[in-house]
Amino acid sequence: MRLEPKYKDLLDSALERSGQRATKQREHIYALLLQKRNHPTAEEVYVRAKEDMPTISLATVYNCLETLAETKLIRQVNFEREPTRYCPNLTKHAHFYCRESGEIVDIDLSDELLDELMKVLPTGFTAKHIEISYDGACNECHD
Amino acid sequence: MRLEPKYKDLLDSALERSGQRATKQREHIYALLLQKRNHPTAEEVYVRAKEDMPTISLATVYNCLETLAETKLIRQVNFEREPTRYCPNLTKHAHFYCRESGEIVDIDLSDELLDELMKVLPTGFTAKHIEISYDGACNECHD
DNA sequence: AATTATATTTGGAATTATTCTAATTACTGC
DNA sequence: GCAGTAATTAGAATAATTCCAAATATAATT
Repeated sequence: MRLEPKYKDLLDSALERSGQRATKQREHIYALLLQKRNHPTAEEVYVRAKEDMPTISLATVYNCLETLAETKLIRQVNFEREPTRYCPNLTKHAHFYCRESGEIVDIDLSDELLDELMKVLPTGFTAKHIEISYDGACNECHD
Repeated sequence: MRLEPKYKDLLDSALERSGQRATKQREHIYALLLQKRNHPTAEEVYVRAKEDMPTISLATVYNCLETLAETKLIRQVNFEREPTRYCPNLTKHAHFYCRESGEIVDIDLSDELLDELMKVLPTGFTAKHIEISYDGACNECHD
């Protein structure tokens, strides 16, 4: 698995900016998140990572995911008490969790809608972030 | 701590509906959630519950919270990987988490806004629930 | 290129919130 | 009051994640 130059640059400059090093492991994990964007858990990332890098440890997977999230190259996605999932989609979006198939789908959000959501905050409140998650049945899973 | 008749009825009928019994512990925990609506964790509920009911166990606290959530008398609130919190506010609302003070504040949401959020779903997708959480600084905590 | 300094990785132990289990206790209907 | 079921209890088990200390890799300096 090779990281496209575009993403390699993104990674390098994000790490540079935060004074961290571009290691094989970080690159590998970033590449596999980009390559199959199915919101995997750390455990799933670990399994996939080992295919090409058998000596990588679970702790490293957690470390790398943490670093990537810190540097804003990926997002953490949480559904209730389930294991955290990871998402390299940097556009503004919500997540739809299909209780039937377990699938997680990105839902694009317009700036206008996000603005409206910001406007309902009481005066004096400023949000750095809004998390929106839907849960229900996706188009494939109907009664 | 006494449960107001209005809420006592709500509790009794919700439990009845789901074929469960109205126990002292369930009533006590429901009452203290209503009395101080600060989105406590299970551990915090446990501490408070013991003040008036010293023999209650943590497992029972979890069981009761689970039952109350199942019967829709309270809501579970999750922020990232933090312990689940519990909220007896049944109106449609989001949660604002102040990173500064740790406070969680309910944000009322209009039906119109929720409608708009439903409308952005791709065709074929139906959501039973939308979770919205803000995080930032509340009115008390400013730079 | 060798040396030193710093960052990262690694495997395993530790932690934390939560759930499970099996025994006891409390209700409910007869 | 008794039988049957449901709920509570204490403690063990689990699962995801973080911590730790040693080993390795990378970068900076000579």
